[in-house]
Amino acid sequence: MKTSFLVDCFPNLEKELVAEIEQYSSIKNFEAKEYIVKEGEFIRSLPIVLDGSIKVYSTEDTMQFLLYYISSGASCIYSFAHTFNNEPAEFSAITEVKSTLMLLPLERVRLWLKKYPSFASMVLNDYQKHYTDLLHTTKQVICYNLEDRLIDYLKTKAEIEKSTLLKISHQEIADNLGTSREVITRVLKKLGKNQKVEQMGRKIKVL
Amino acid sequence: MKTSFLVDCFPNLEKELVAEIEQYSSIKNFEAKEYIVKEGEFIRSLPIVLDGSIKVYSTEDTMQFLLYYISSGASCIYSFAHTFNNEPAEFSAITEVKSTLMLLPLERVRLWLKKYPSFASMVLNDYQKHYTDLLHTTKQVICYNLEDRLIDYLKTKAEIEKSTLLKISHQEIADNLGTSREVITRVLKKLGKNQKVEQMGRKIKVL
DNA sequence: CAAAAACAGTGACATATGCTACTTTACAGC
DNA sequence: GCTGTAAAGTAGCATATGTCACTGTTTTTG
Repeated sequence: MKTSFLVDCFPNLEKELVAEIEQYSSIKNFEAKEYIVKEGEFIRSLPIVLDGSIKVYSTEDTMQFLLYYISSGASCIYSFAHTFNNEPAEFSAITEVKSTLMLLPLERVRLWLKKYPSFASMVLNDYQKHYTDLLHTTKQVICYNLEDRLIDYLKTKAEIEKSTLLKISHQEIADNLGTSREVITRVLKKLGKNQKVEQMGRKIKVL
Repeated sequence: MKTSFLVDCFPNLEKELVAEIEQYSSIKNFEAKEYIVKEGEFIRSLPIVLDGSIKVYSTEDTMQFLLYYISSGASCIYSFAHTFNNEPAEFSAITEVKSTLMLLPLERVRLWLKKYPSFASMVLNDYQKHYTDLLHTTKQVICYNLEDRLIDYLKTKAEIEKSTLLKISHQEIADNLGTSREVITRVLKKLGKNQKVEQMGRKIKVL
């Protein structure tokens, strides 16, 4: 099962590498909203999402904000950073829904990076993807107002969840965008007027 | 000369790799404010800064904003992204001052990434550094007001230039922080009152 | 040196967002 | 169906930032 998934997702990995991953990694199931890493803890493994999705965020002062989502087939690049230094995590990772993860022990990851070029290049690809994501976020924050960012956020979220009907509280959106609940309520009403979204009970429909 | 620099900056590189870099790379001198890459152009080489410093920025609509500075010993990670895809650059890189760069041809970089684990790990280190920088920028933008960001910007700049007396126009600061000139003038005056900076003619002294 | 260009300063006003303090609504569990 | 709790809505005000229109100052250059 591990093998077939690995081969599917990363067709370029060497055979021996797949065998090693098979041998040293473990599979773990997580409930929705379960923490995988909490800021300040030490990281011992690199998670790769087999099924489900994970939200990775960081905090500054009392504010939290979204770094990126990891969905099926992707890894948590930020854990890679901790492959090199042995410092406590400066981010938290929490499952969005029930998820299945493959956990690769960090000390093995360190070895594989040296031994297998294909592994290093997979990591580089992930780094690039996450860098681009973060760059997108940064551009959004600098160049656009909340209304645009909110729409962008909702559309992205709808894509990830493969549904335009989102069950999410104003508070959680506010946290992810680094603003306050009232503001989200206000902007959502404005988006409603402009036919961009529709609020149905406690859910949000992206139009 | 190339060799000694490489060995100094990256003591972990294999001997054969250093020899190959020696063989295939070229050294080029740039004037201040000279473009190395312009957004939309194709990239053919990976620059490593031997001397001087480079500003890398991106634009969105009409707005430009700072991604990071590359100073002596560092590489332009964004060029790595283009090692994998052959798309035109989505960023611009310009020298801040007179600089000397070592240019590694991208097709060689691709080979070295596979062949030399030490090269891949150097790249990963750079990626991590730049990711952290961008994360810092993002946090700044989300969590702090312009006054704080401006001070942070000026201090960083002073560090890079190894001088607390900065020769930079309000307009350029505004561009880098994604705001407008008048606002920078206003905030700088406030910072002056609070003894954080001092404006001397057309230069800014960071206190 | 004089004129032009670039840069800086300023007041006035518009607006987006943040925040407080409250009311109202929806929904889960009994 | 009730009811308590969490979520959502709302009014009103404070503030930071964006923008306009203009003046003043420094630097460049012909």
